[in-house]
Amino acid sequence: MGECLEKYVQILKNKKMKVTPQRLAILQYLETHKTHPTADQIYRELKKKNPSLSKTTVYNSLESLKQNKIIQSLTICDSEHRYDIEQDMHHHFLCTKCGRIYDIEFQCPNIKKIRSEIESCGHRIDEVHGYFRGICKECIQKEKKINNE
Amino acid sequence: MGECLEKYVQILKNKKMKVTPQRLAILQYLETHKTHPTADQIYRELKKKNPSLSKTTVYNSLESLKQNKIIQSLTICDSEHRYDIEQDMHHHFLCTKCGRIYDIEFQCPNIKKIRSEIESCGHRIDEVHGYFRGICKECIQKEKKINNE
DNA sequence: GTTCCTGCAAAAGCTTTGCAGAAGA
DNA sequence: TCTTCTGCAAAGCTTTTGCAGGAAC
Repeated sequence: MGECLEKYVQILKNKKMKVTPQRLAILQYLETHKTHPTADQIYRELKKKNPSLSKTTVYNSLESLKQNKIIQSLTICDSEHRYDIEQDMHHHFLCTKCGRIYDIEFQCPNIKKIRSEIESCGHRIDEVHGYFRGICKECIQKEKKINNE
Repeated sequence: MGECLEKYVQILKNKKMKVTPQRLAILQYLETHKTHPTADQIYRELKKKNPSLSKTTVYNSLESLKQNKIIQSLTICDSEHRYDIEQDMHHHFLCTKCGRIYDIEFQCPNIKKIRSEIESCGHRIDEVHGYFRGICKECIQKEKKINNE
């Protein structure tokens, strides 16, 4: 746990960001909850241990962590942002029934070709996102059970 | 123009949706403005010709058109939905400077493989989305001009 | 000591809801 | 006539802004 925090202290320092308990708590939360939580979920969870925590701080921190490419935000959902510790590029699957987001480890082998195709138009690519929407295994099974009853 | 409207009259009838002037106006707007407009942009533009138009109607119509797969919404941007006439699957490039969205005609040739990989987990895929973020050609050129002055 | 961050309150922005009246089939 | 849609007003949610005090360096 201590090591884990130390890791994020270093990351923040490297980016010349001030090391605050709130930022460390957010990073630690994202590290241990890879469920792509919303700002509100993070806020409510962390407020339990730090009742004076403000939602503004959560928004501010998420924004500056994102700007510094320590985390990324997903704009898959309709109405709210969801956050993810920045890691190897991967895609996402959103269940439109339960709202859960699954990581898809499979990468498109043609991504380089697509990138160069786009960049040959003169655009500069900073981020590549792929996502799928549908109904997840669990929700399909739940539906089946209800139909069989 | 008349033919164009007739086309959408048929599409709505096929989906057993009522044919209203508001819906036709929205479809015609999307047909002639393939700039992935927001609900607000559509509203303000159509309100010019139909001052009694309500924003609620725009939201309602976009939602039911989407439900019936006549249009699709993009959740690329942070805070607002952008709409697109449903057509051949294609990807998008969002310029994070000017906000413009470009269509990317290039398709991932491995999409079938990725689909079957995900579906083998038991999930059901309804939609496939790919998008890129970066700075578009025009914004890069504008930056260069400013730097040279 | 300076700079940047936190937290509160208020505001803003996009979208949804409830409902009465109007229009489509 | 029956159903569905429209439009208004109000509410709901997520996110942003302004600012004073406080923490990090």
